[in-house]
Amino acid sequence: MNTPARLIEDLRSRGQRATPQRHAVFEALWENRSHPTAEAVWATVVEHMPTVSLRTVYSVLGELVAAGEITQVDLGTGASRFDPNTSGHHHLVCDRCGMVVDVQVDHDDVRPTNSAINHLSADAHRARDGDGFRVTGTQIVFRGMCSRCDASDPPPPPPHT
Amino acid sequence: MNTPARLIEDLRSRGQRATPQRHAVFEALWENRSHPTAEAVWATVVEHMPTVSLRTVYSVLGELVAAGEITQVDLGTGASRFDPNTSGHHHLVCDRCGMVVDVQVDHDDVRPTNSAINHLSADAHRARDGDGFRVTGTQIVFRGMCSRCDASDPPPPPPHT
DNA sequence: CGCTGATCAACATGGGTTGTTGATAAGAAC
DNA sequence: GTTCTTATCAACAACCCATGTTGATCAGCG
Repeated sequence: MNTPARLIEDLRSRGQRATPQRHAVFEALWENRSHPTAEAVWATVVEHMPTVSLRTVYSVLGELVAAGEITQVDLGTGASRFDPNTSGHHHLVCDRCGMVVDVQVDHDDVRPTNSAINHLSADAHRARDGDGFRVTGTQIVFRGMCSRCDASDPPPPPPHT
Repeated sequence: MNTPARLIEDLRSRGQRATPQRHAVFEALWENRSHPTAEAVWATVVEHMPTVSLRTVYSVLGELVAAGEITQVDLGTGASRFDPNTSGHHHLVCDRCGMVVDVQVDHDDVRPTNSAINHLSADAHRARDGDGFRVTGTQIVFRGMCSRCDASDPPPPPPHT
């Protein structure tokens, strides 16, 4: 994502308003690599602006996603997570505490080959008609356990925000 | 997953009961490559056993997942999907209609190298302590549009079950 | 200053999933 | 067939995440 200052400029140029709430959400996300949930973002914002509502945070996050400034990722950890790092990268997820870490991958040119599509259902066959599926994005998720969870068997540590 | 007949045997050997409802769910999943949601499984089952409740289908699906007979995949299409194909493969998802197709991948040895883990947060650093993250599974999701959706601009076709 | 968009609190709604209840059905073992 | 016990049923309620709604208030911007 762009810097908070830049995002504020963009708002003005689009005729939207540079509110302190929006700015606070921008700041909470800027250089944030923890892949926070909406609630986690809200928790950060509220530290400095106690009156901001969770509803407003959801709105601003939605705007940022729509503008392509951040990415909304659903890694099956219950709630959506928001990632200000929009450059190509992948994720490593701890299945116990939900912690998410950015990773780069050896073969970043991973692609499904049309010839390799197998086990085709009737729908899949139809999907391949007319030059087949058009792939617009690739998401790689590595699942497992972080060393902290791996070390402490039960009970699991509190879920990572 | 194993054959319905085999799963019935397994139930008996575990002291559980081979009910027709369980059998019907097994049959609905057997060789089913459509990645059905719980409701879709229920719809199939109900065709032959109209009295089966959705609640029971959820229970049986949960048992199968726990037994490792099927995989529960969350591909961000709203509801969880259930996949009786537990052998290593990946998925291709249409972002418009939600259709899911199994795919094989060129480089199936895709791995995150410890040296390639970057942008580490404090938590991630801790995660790498003691030999780092233990990766137990890799999930690759290709996103895009199937040809059917690609051809018909708006409005989108009915969501794929 | 005035217009209007943004935010607020509080609430309702929605989908997906799980839990609970008490009653009933029906496997499994004998 | 009898008995014991598990599954299932229907009908709920509850949960979480997310979004929509309301009417009032605030405040950015020209």
